[in-house]
Amino acid sequence: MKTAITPTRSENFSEWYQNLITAADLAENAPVRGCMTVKPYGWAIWELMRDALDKRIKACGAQNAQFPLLIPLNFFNREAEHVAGFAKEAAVVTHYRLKMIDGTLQPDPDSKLTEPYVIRPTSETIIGDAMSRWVQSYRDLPMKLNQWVNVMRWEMRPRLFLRTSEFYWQEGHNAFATHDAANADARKMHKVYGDYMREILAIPSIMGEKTPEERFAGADHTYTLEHIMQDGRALQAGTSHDLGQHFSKSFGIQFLDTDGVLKHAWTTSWGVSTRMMGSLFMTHSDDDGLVLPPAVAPYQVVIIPITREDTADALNAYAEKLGARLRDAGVRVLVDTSDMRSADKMWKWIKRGVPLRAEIGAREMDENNITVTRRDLGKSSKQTMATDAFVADVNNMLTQIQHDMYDAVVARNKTMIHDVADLGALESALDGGKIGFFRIKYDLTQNEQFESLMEKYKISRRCLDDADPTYVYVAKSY
RNA sequence: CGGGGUGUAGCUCAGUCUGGUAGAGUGCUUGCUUUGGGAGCAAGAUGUCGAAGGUUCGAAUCCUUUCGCCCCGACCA
Repeated sequence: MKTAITPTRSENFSEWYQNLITAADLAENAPVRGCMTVKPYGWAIWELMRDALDKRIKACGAQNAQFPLLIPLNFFNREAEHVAGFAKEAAVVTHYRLKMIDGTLQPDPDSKLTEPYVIRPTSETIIGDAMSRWVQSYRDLPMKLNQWVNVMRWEMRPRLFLRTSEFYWQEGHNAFATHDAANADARKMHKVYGDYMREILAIPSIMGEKTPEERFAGADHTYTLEHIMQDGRALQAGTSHDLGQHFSKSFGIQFLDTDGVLKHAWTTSWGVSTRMMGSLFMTHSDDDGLVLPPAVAPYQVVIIPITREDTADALNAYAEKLGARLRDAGVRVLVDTSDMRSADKMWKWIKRGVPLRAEIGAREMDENNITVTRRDLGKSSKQTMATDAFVADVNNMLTQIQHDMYDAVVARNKTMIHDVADLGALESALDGGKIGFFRIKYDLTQNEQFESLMEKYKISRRCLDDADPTYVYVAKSY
């Protein structure tokens, strides 16, 4: 059988992924090393993802704000673990002017900044600095801020959406009067992410706390959402941090409490990024291209008139009318009346993952029928139905697709999670080529034997099992 | 930053060893015939051969320098 994407997933998963991005017209490598240009179709998906999450974030009481792209270098120096975590991948701005010297345009030596700026890799520091001014009294707490911005980390090995030097995300930064309140907040946002990914992205998450070895630079607790890709590797899709008083002490976020005592606040930070798109694409797509859950599909239905020269005008007009009816039903619709061959249109929208494809030919127009195919199920789901019935049922069909896609991933993940009793069992599983997540007693991983297994099989601790934190999930990761 | 590979048409690549002035497939444009899971025929357009310097009557090809990209490792949203 011919597939739209070559190689297929089983032939070469990472090449398949790269070709998928190209075929679905999502993004391309930018002229800047490690950075991507997100193309309109890809960005439309991100906007839907972003808007759905933004609503949930606001429902948690956070307000959006905007902090600067550049952060004074010395801010990083104030939190020891934080600087250790990000120093190796910082992009630094050192000059503010260009000059033509010997025919070459270069930074003007006379414009050297006395203190360089760092392009934000994350904004705990500059938001901590702002909070130190904005938080004075217990009445100012909790303070909940969020921003949707781009950040930059000079990554060694970039991959489109999964790890790019510049990426887009939201970062929330909250401050509380007590450690309990802060920890509860970190856990709450963790759950918000989990619900969002399940309901909107149709992706189940392995949720749990990071082990101390894997924690965020400057956090007391890090809660993570790990996704299982089709090749069994793990993708860290989002994190939520209980930062304790690390940043409030470094930046002087203090408040006068009801008892008249000056205290340091307790802060959290939580973020998800365009990497979630990588997870979305890798989780649901197949050898014919992207498969999008209806909730984040820029077009939920594409209508393709199967035209011949003599029928084109009438069919296109009829299709537009049907498109308008579907839009009235609240569906995002594209009526593809472009001047392409019908077969090419079909493949185009198959590759772009549109959940429902509706084809209308001349005879169907006369009989008021339509042929509908579900992208997630493929050709076998093709059925001809009355147009009125389709309009009446389209929202149910989309809801059904959303649920079925989630269930399919849950079922697949079940085959990818393995319990192992000890390191011997882990090694023989890995040695036998078994892929996926391995669940093992955490204390069994506290030794050199496990360290050498990590090195040999390129695995790492992903997170503790929320249901029983004496267990840890181990997997190969992206 | 270490190991390996690679830069030639929009894309995928041949041509480089053995210097002789630019190729294929695909895509694109036009026309005719087709049209319900990737059509056929015909005509046409497209390149400072990654960059700089050198050798030569002559360089995509040989020499020197340099830059980018890809894959494998340390990293992570």
